[in-house]
Amino acid sequence: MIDAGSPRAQRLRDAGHKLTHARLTVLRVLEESGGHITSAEVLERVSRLDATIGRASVFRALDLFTSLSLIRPTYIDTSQTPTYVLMPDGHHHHIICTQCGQVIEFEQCGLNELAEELARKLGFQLTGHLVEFYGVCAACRRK
Amino acid sequence: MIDAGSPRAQRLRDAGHKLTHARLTVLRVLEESGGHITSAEVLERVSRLDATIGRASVFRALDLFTSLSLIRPTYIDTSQTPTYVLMPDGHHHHIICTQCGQVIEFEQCGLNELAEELARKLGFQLTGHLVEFYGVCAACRRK
DNA sequence: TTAGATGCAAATAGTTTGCATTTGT
DNA sequence: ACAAATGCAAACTATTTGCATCTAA
Repeated sequence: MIDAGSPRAQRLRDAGHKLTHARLTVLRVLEESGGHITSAEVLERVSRLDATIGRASVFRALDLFTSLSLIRPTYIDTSQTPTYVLMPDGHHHHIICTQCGQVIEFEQCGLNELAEELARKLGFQLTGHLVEFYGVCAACRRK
Repeated sequence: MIDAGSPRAQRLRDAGHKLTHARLTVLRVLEESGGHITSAEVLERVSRLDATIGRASVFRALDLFTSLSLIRPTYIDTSQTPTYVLMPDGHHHHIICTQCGQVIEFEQCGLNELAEELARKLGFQLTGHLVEFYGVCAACRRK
């Protein structure tokens, strides 16, 4: 059995879902990915870890994790396969080179005041946010 | 001919592309959508305006517009058809209810300083940004 | 006039579904 | 024990491609 004690695995269990081999393998791949991974890559890495796990179960796990807000699909690149982003503590920030696709993460985002103001004004209970900057990185600018 | 004088149509022309009937129709649908629209809806509305326009041309137009940064694909909902967002001045902000899918837009984002700092530190030339807040809206909280 | 764009239909790629079987609790 | 989850393969859906034709400049 794989990493059945991780906080995310706990959240799965707490929500009343079984900690199956397929789900734990998908979870492990997501966590080892560093936080950004496409569905195609998840499929490939899962199948490399255990070729007997079916594609359908991978997609079902991704859907389940999304519904539990463990991950979130986003469109980072132009490709048509969604990129999943781990949501470790409710938010995520990156800066993306639209030319080479490089993704750099950063921590501070200074959005807390704005978040509070919006929540108050609109009556939302905010659970997280995603901030993406787009541009051309230093290396690509030189070309 | 449709709206061939709009600023976006001008940008198409300036980039050396022809202002064809198919492209102008897709552009019109995007502009009349209010800023958020899925590819499926674009297909449907374009075909309602002119059933002789082929699906492939619609996708080709969406790709072209994306490459010109007139629009940007994003993953607002769980659906597998991408949502395109008009990029009027390089950035776009929304707050999304993860329960009912409602999307509210807002203007101010207070990210200019952060953007400048990141650009300087990382050597990026920034072209835009996307800010998404997630949460549960007032109506869904009452349920 | 002619490079670029189109519409069509077939091909492809990604994801989902139905169902008999297996597994976590 | 048994509801939940799985793997498989077939079905679906969205998008892309090849190509002969058309059209905006």
